[in-house]
Amino acid sequence: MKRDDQLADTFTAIADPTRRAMLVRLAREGERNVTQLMEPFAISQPAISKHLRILREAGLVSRRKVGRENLYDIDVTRLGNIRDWISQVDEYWDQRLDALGDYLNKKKPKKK
Amino acid sequence: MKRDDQLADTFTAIADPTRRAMLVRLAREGERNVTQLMEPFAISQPAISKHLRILREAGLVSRRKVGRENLYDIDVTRLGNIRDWISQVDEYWDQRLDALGDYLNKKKPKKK
DNA sequence: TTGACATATATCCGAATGGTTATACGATAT
DNA sequence: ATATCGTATAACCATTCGGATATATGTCAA
Repeated sequence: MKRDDQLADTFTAIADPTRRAMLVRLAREGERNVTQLMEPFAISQPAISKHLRILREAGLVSRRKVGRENLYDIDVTRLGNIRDWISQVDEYWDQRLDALGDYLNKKKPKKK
Repeated sequence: MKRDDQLADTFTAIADPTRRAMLVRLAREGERNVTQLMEPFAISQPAISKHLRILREAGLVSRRKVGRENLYDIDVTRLGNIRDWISQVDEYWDQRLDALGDYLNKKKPKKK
């Protein structure tokens, strides 16, 4: 429960539909400012800024200030962490299947 | 924002550290009852039951009643949905990289 | 049949969450 | 210089969330 924190932040940030939609948009279209990111949604600008802050603190997006605009872009690094977690779970699960297989052909050569 | 619901439920369920830990445990050890699943945590039995309900409603675990016990097990199907979502985002991102590459060698053959 | 077990549900509570409006402030445009 | 734009932050509110305790119900053991 210690440095699971980062993973928890990533999962939490990504769990919200609005934030996921923003990530998808950034992935497809690249760098966008806050006003552009607002457009698809029927919520206030401060609400969008709040979502962006959460994404940024979770390391899922980067921010670049240019003049009076703040340009955000996706950072896929942390998505890799999630993928890794899932892979780990899948791996355990596969091992269970393998173990079951071994059990069924018990006393048979346990090759591959 | 319509049938994103299922994905949202999956992400939300998986975002909680306690629930993730339970999933990992089930993946490694297979079917376990509520009492067993409680052991590693310093929280009440009803709290555990609540977590299990959320995991079950998100389709991440199955429940099998045997006598007075409820046996839970992981169901990895929905993890695939998450993986797919991430892959999709990665794909968009890769396309951006490709487009950038094409731009840099502009007027060069755009082969592979 | 009676008490202990296994577990779900109901109710309540404080903290976190997502949203709103108001406001501040630097960057631009006029 | 001044108004407007782009955006963050503050303060507030309703809802949701994770947990606690109390309780109900079915199953098993004595």
